[in-house]
Amino acid sequence: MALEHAILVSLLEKPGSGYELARRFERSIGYFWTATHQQIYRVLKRMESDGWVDVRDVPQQGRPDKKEYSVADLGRAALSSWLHDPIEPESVRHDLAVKIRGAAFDDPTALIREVERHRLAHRDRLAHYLAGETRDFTGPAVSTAGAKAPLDAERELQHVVLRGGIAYERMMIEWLDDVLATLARFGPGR
Amino acid sequence: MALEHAILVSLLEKPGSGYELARRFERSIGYFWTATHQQIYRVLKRMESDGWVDVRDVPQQGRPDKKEYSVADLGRAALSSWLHDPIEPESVRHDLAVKIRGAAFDDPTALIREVERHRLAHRDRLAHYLAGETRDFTGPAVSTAGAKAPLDAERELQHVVLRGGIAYERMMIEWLDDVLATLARFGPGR
DNA sequence: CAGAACATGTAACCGGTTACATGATTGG
DNA sequence: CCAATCATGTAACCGGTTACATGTTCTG
Repeated sequence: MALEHAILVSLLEKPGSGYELARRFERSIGYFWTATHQQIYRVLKRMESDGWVDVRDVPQQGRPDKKEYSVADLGRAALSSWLHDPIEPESVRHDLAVKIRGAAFDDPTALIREVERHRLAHRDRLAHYLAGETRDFTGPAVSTAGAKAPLDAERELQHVVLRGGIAYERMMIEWLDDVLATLARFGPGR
Repeated sequence: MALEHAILVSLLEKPGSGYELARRFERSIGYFWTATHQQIYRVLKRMESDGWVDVRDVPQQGRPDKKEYSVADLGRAALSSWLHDPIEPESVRHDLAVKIRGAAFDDPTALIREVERHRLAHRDRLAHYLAGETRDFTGPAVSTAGAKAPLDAERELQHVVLRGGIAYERMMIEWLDDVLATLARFGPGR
């Protein structure tokens, strides 16, 4: 499990409320880790009682008050310890792959529309990533001459993770084309 | 959830015991869906009481008896219904991506060894997939002239899923090289 | 004889998902 | 005024993980 750690990273990048975290998990961080607000509130509460994060009540004008969370020393230490802990390379879990193998025992052509839907979703996600890359990672580095290294690292590491997402979506689109071509061979000719 | 369905597909490809299924989930099916034997036995029991699978006691010589499961009509119908149900394109869950972004707040060079480990694991898995492809999917189709279409479909669909695994591993290796190059820039120069 | 492989299970725990619930404020 | 957005929660359920448990037979 790493939701705690994903939250720590997100809060280190920028402190925020549970609500804001939930929104980030729909974008940016959410590209490689999902979490709903219910889950985030629950974990945030535990992290608070464990002393991993500090809370600060922030009154807002025209909006409900929010609790702004930031990472405490204990949280930083917990993250550091996790970063030094080796994790097993995970295997992907692909419903779609199960479906494709299952199509051999059903009408294979029935899957074509489903695969096309997935292909479109991946194409959209790719476009979204590419737009984000242009927006956030072209042009000069934002850091000033003084405090350079940490900001550059943060930016570069975010960028390389995004490039991973881009590579993943490109690979998926190509593979789904391959799947469609394969499925097509079992349609009319059967 | 789709463990039931993964089991149905596996049993349609070849009937077998819970133990055998567990072993398949370490290979073949396990490339894109993992399950432990505890989980499989539990689900198998539920599937049996739901009438999705039939059981047959098979006495063996020199080995404990086994229960051989095969797909019943109800199971076939359940699979077919699931195949026609659209599923949401899932997003990947990458611990490693969280770690990489987290490295901006720790010593980035400490991650290098971890990333290298993952790279090796993916290289091994790729080699394994490629060996399987050569073994199972080169040479002539196994089907005889009589019953051709279904066997060919099964084989072709298994192959396209395997090609997906190969594409995934290749993509990961390339990306991890990119990650290593990025991390290296924050080592000595810092 | 010991250890690996075959074979099948139970029980506890925990994280993630889904459903339900509440309430303020801004903008159309 | 109604819908959308902001903001925070509770409760039930369920699937997956981990630990524990048992017994056989083949191989070295």
